[in-house]
Amino acid sequence: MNQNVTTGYKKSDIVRTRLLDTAEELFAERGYFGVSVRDITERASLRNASVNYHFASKEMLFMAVIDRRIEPLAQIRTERLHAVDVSPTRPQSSARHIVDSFAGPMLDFAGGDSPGWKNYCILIAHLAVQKIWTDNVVSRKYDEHAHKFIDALHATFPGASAYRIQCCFQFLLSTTLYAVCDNKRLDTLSGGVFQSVDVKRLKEPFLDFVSSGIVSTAQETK
Amino acid sequence: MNQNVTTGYKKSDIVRTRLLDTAEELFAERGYFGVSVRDITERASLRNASVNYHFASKEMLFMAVIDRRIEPLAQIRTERLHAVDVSPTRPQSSARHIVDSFAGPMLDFAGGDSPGWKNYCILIAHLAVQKIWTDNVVSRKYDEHAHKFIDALHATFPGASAYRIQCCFQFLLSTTLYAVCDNKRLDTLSGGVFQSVDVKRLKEPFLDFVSSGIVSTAQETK
DNA sequence: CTAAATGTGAAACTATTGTTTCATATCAGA
DNA sequence: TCTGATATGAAACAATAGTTTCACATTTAG
Repeated sequence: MNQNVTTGYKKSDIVRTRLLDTAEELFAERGYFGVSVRDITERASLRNASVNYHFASKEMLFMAVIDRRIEPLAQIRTERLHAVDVSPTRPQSSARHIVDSFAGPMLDFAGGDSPGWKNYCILIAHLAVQKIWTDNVVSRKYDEHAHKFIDALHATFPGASAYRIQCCFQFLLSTTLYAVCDNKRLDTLSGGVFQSVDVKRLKEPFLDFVSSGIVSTAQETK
Repeated sequence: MNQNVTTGYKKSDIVRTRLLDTAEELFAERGYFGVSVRDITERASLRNASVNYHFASKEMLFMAVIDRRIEPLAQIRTERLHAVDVSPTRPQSSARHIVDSFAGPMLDFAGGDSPGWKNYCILIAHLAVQKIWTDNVVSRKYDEHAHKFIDALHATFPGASAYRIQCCFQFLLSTTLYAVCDNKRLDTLSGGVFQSVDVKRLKEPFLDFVSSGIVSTAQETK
């Protein structure tokens, strides 16, 4: 039998996926430099040479991890964005929809039961504060996708300056990325009131905060 | 001459400071694991053994870098916080003052002309997304300091639940940390409209966003 | 079934990591 | 100026990093 009948996948693809999953998990935990190839292969119960065989290098494996979920995430976001009508007549509601389209999928994943997506969200948050990976193909893909949301913000607030809209997006991005990475700091800080694991509960306050923050930033209320 | 008359510092302290400054700079650029001891000593034009001599280990040097500016930053923030009166009668204004007390110093430093403080702010942003350094002495010091601001939020919004207040603080923290680290991503994204280097310009929109976000999150408007 | 392509296993390789050593040089306080 | 303490310089240390090699096993496609 040359192929697995039940799954339809080649055996080598199983190893590839296993490497991607484990790498995703570890990179999310400790970041790119905090993880060695041997850390990955040991947790995956594989030989360390498998990384170089299947992905040529550690860096290429990292890129593959990032790349794997770029399009799916972008598509989910875009679908949500297109499903709602953004217009200047109802700025509050439009802003909330835009925020939900952008952050919603990530929050859902982070609070969902797919460990892969959960790790991926945390990983993206890591990337945001590191300068190293900024000007590669991956980041360019994200930028292209981000423009759709910036355009939506412009459509909702036609009177706002380009700078203010850009600020709105930065704030949306920062709150989203931070919300998905549970670093347990605020858990102990709050004495149990706040639980970073419970992302579902965070969603309502999150939408309240960001959408009304955007409204007042775009309208430049003083 | 056993001491430098003009500065009053020992020569060894100059080396110590040089190591701290360079380490701060590099850790801000690439994170803890992305920097080697030799990277630091080479940029500082020192022998690599100097790190172990003056700070025992790379990790202790890192801790020393963090520790150096903890108290000064905390003091500046606390002073600003005590300088304003927070009360439930003027929630909008109180919230803005709290946000300014917390984020203001960091934004000022990030936009100021002290490269040391600038690097430090970025470094703190790195720490936030990494789990590794969460339960150490340093983080405990920060937590203690954070409570003052959470208390101030409680005083401003006595009707808000403890959870909502905690959310407000998370959002304040995330926007602040992200605002200080210029990763140039949004610069290219905006085609020059947004310039992450110009933190001074960001301050007004920042205060607009976070303070009104907090107000509506705490008041739980639906 | 058979032959070519592909993947695995175990080890080794080279470069780099953080750290240590110790003789020498410099400094601090009397 | 003298003496113990402290710092430097150059080299080496053991451990770990990413990667490569190659004989062997397995899978793929005709």
